[in-house]
Amino acid sequence: MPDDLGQSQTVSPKRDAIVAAATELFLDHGFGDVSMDTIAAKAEVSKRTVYSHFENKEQLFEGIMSDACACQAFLGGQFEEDTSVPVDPPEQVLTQLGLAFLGVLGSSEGVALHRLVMAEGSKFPELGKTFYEFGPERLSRKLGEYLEDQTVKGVLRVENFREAAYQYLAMLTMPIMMELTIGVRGPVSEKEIGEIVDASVSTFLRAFTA
Amino acid sequence: MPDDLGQSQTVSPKRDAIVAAATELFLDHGFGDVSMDTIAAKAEVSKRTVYSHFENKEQLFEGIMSDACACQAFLGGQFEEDTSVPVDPPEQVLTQLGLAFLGVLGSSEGVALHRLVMAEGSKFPELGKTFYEFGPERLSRKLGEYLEDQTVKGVLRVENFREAAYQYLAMLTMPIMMELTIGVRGPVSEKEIGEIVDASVSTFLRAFTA
DNA sequence: GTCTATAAAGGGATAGAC
DNA sequence: GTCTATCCCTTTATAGAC
Repeated sequence: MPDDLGQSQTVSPKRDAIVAAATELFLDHGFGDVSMDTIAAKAEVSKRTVYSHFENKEQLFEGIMSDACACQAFLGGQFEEDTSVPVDPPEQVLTQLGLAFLGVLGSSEGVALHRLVMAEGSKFPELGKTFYEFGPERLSRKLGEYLEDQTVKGVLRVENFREAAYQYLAMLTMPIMMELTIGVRGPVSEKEIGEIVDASVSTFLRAFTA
Repeated sequence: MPDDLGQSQTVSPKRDAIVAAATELFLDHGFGDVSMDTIAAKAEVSKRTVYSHFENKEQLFEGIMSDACACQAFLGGQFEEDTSVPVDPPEQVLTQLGLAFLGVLGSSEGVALHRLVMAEGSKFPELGKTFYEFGPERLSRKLGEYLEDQTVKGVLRVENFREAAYQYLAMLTMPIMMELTIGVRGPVSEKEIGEIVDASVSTFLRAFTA
């Protein structure tokens, strides 16, 4: 929970600078390869100031990255925040969701965050849980609800909603994630994203259309 | 390529001990959190001996892990080494492949290796390429060939073979990988693996059976 | 709160003897 | 090839002045 609600308290610009610097550095180089000196230098602040705002390096890392996970808007378009289930036909909903999802996941920040969570997952279990909860967990639940609704309406014929949601997300994610996290290639073009989404929607609908 | 072919050269047991110790330590704790002292101690060897066998820490890590990637038998059962395409019906081949694949991927070593490659991918690009080539790349190519053969025979109706192969592998992998690499849960039971494979085969065949 | 300066510890790599 | 001992640098974290 960030405290920069801009209400009563005077927000510390130094603290913001530290957070910004640390976030970027951690995402780029990982926990172990970023020193407190580097963070202080990039934030243009003395190291002592960093320690006056954060207990130690671990706490700084975990606090910042948990926020980053929670702020990740993994739900695109119609799945945003409201709890209402979309009513548009599957092809449209799945396509929109896919484009938004891959837009976030395939971005350089998305990949970096993902990689970081996996890399430091064993050292920071809480971070992994936060990421999982705000990301895949939430999205698959929402999508599952939509699939259930469409099945009840007779448009789709899905048996295990959550499972099918996972399968769709899996098809979307895999080709990019694999290559990206391993670093075999650079960022993904809009065109490629479109092709992946089309292919996934196509396969999913062929399997689950009533 | 390991040089312990047991032919003419006298293999160094010290070196083997170093390799074994380093492999286990790196898989468990990552590159940054393992010191040369720790490796030497676990191998019951002096640190100088480590440096007489390996140039430096980076070279030790990359050499060992590349071997680990190359030795990963990611191709299960019928896809082993021979280049011949299996002839059994899709349900059987896909199920066998899935069980073997998840058996390797879901094992503690498989997860650790995967996590390590992702974590250090930006620091050791060659490692990522090796992993990708011997893992997903090879497997999806083999599976693609099989799908093409079955399509020619009129059993399946696949258009983009490689893409469909990826989709199947994606459905297999995702539910486990996500939770495992993030550390949300422990190892996967045989029963769960069976369920995931069944669900993936079912969806795939519903989408692609002629 | 913020700075400069420094303490305390650990890790990568090497020297030199055997 | 192997060992003990050690150099040198980086890094986390803190002391004390302003």
